[in-house]
Amino acid sequence: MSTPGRGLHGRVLDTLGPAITAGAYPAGSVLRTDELAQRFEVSRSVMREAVRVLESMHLVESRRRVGVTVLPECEWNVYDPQVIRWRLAGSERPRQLRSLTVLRSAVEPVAAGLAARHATAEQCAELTECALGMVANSRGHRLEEYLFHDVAFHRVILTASGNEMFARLGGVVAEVLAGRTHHDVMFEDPDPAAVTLHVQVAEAVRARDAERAERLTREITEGALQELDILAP
Amino acid sequence: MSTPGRGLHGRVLDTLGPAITAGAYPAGSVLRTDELAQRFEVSRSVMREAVRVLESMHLVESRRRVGVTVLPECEWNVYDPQVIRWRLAGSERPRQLRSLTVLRSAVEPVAAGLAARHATAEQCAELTECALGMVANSRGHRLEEYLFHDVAFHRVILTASGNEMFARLGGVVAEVLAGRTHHDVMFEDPDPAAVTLHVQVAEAVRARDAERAERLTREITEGALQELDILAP
DNA sequence: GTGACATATAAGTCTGACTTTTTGTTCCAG
DNA sequence: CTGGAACAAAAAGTCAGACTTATATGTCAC
Repeated sequence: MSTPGRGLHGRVLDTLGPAITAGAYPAGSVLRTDELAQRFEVSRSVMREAVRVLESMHLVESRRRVGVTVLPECEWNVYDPQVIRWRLAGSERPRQLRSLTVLRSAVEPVAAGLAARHATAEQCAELTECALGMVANSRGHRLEEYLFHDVAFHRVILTASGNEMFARLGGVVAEVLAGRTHHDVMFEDPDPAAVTLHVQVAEAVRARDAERAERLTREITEGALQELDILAP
Repeated sequence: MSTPGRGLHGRVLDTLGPAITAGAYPAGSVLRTDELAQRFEVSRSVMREAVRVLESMHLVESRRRVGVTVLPECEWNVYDPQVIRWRLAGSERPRQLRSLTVLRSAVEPVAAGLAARHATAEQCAELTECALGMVANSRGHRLEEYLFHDVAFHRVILTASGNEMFARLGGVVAEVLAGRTHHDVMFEDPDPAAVTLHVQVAEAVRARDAERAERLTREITEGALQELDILAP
């Protein structure tokens, strides 16, 4: 999915990033570049590059005579896809998944409404195709195939909205949906009602019915929220 | 507001970041680290750190034997506050402002609804205080004072929602509101209807009326959208 | 034309020396 | 005892140079 460790500094980040986001170093902890370089058996230059990246994510702050200070969680760039991935991999996963699902519940309905206005004919076709793919794989434990079409569906909606901020959340939604299928319990086939809703959203977009598309998508995301409440009340 | 250039690599980023986000180097352009280092009169190590940061923002990609390739806009981490600031400073400002306002229109109503449920007594008090501050400065060209309370108001709403993803959009909203006041036309006093809406939202949150808080906030953000339509149809 | 091989290129890495800023301590004056 | 100025140490920051590695591209035989 992602691009793991292209280069030594990336290898370091793959270890240090998850550690920090997992809370291994409480806010205010001070690390030293030289020490880290020794620990990871890399040169100082490589370690410095890694620290710079962490700094750009606002996970740490580097100050002279002090060292590399871990910043409090409220400072982190929680929209950075890399940070999202690290956090989803850690113990805070459930909380993170909830935050993201709430975000989805805010964004996706509006995006669907816009998609109904701005979607191209091609995007409408893609949408219908995805919805049909979901229907086709909604029974018989074809979870992976279902997930594939589900992710594609939501990506198209977000992209077709014409808003780049929405479009860039496609990856986030993909992570959330994948998380639900893979990690959390979803042994049974997907909820038939949800499948129907997706089909109806595709229809609404095709029919340029923005209000209906928005309302139906809201039902989908509220279903996702309820699902979380059931799993972790 | 931000932290301009703490260190040489930061100084480089202050020039290179805006240049790239402004489209000075079309997607696919190839830069060479050594050449850049010469141009900015810094050592290669410093330039490498800068490139690593740009890479973490997905503005560029560094590959052996090729160089530093500028990535297409659709790859950029548009939620990175730094990237947002760079883009708001460039010629794409209007489009960027519109994207962010649409995002606001999706997020803030939902956040307000959640705030009505989860806001602490202290947050309710802050909210009322902000709303009163807006009222007090809504006449007589006290734009700066009005802006201050407006920003604070929306920050409290987003924070009080209890969702970290929403809370982290406080800075974005601040940029948008500041942009409207400073850059775009806003010579006249703020719309009295908008001021009233803010007061009512504060009341709704205090009264724990989630639905009302959401609806009223939606009116606010839709007003902001209409304002953009009037300015740039 | 196709595939294997050679080559040049630019990023990647490491090392060591030096600079700069900041913090905490010391020490003297009041 | 207090307060401030001078000082020393610590850690990041910067730089220069040598070396390594991957890889795009061109070349040649087949």
